[in-house]
Amino acid sequence: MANPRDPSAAPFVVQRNLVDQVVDYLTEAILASRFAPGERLSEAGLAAELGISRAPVREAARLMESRGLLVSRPRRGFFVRTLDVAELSDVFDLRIGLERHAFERVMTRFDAAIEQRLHRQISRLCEVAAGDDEGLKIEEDLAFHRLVFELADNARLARAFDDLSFELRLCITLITRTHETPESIAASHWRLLEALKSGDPQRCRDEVDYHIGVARDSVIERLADHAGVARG
Amino acid sequence: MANPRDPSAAPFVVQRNLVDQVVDYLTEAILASRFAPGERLSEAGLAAELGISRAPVREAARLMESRGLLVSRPRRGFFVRTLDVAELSDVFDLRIGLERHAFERVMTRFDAAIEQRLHRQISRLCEVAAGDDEGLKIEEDLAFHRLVFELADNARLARAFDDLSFELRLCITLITRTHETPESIAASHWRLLEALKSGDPQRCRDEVDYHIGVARDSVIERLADHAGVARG
DNA sequence: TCGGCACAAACTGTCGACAGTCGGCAATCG
DNA sequence: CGATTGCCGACTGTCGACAGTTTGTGCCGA
Repeated sequence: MANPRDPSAAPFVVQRNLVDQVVDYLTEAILASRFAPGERLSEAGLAAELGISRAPVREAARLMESRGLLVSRPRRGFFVRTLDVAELSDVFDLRIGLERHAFERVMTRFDAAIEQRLHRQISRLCEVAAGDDEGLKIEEDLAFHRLVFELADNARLARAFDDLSFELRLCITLITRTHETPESIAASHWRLLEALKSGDPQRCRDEVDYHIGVARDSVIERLADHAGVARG
Repeated sequence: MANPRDPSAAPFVVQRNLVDQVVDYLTEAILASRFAPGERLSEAGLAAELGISRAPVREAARLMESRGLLVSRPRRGFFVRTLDVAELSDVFDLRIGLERHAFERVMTRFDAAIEQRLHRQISRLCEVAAGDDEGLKIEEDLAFHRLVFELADNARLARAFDDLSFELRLCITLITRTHETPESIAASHWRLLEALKSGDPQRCRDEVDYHIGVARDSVIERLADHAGVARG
């Protein structure tokens, strides 16, 4: 072993290219609602704001379009993605399909090590659930589900979830608060782990459907309120 | 001649931007194996070959990277995607997850109109299955599954399948022939339609699993042969 | 007062160019 | 003779600029 330059290892000194930096900047800005949904993003304006040329901005925007955070209209430029109730419903429906599959795969290879990792992540989620940082709750919640996909041992499946995650975050960003009480958050995830442990596919599937269904209904309900307020 | 300013015909005769044209060009070239898997693509070379500048080529390549047909290495450029057996297995496993979900949704809204559309598509598939055009068989086969996703009435789900389709085509491109006899192709798809018609979720799911499983095993087996020949 | 037309501003799509970096090759040293 | 180092070519990342298009505005006529 001991080759100091292991190509698989992360580089020590990362010279991040501008595109990645712009992607991070825009992603953070959109998810923090610093850009309004539907707002037009000017390439030149962003480039000037960041002190760079338009080329990296364009590439970053294209990348974010593929992630579903921006949409482009030919000759019109890029706009912050908006989600109506129908699209939002589609997103959560697809999530159900993906999570059912991931949980099923995890169940087939469930063991003590997997249980421990999931246990730890739920504990972490419980810790932040009692606090006030809504963004942190969301991230730890998604981190649990991301862990499930990682444990499902299918990189392509995990990537599909990652792609969807950006849109999920966008859904959640559209509303102010998402979650139930800390107790219900914890209980819901513990039940998922118990279902995995049981080895009963039907029970696991039902639990996933319920878990995602609750999240979907919560987001949809609050989005409806939001839209009502915005237009009322 | 083609005056680009013709608003009356706008929806159909849009002046396609260079990026889309390059995407089509590269996609066709890769899927037709005119570029070898793993081959490096030079931006400047492609730009010169097509008589355009590098900017549209870069954007097109980035788009194709998000579709999984190219991979980029920082400061090295773009390479034609290669798929090993593990990745290929992942792709088909994700496909099973997506198709299970799509078929389930179609079943819940199954009616005569849906049956007719699927029936027609299978008939079309049967027609070409007897011929020699392997590419056409693949396209009509995928068109059937694409139709199922369309009938599932979830745009995000369909997009997930479309994304996967590029990689599926890439899988299939890696091998010369994919399919069984015309009879088995037909029978396999008719059974899927029958399963949908039965309204039995478990039967439908089993049929999907079998259908995709056969395709997966076929591709994997032939890829293994291919690799063996290539390296033997 | 209102609708249509023309002009102007802003922006995107595309281009050519430059600088920094990476991989390969050859000369050099042990 | 093998390993290392420096150099060279090729290429990517980034930049500034131009042309065509779209949007918004103001003027003119009815």
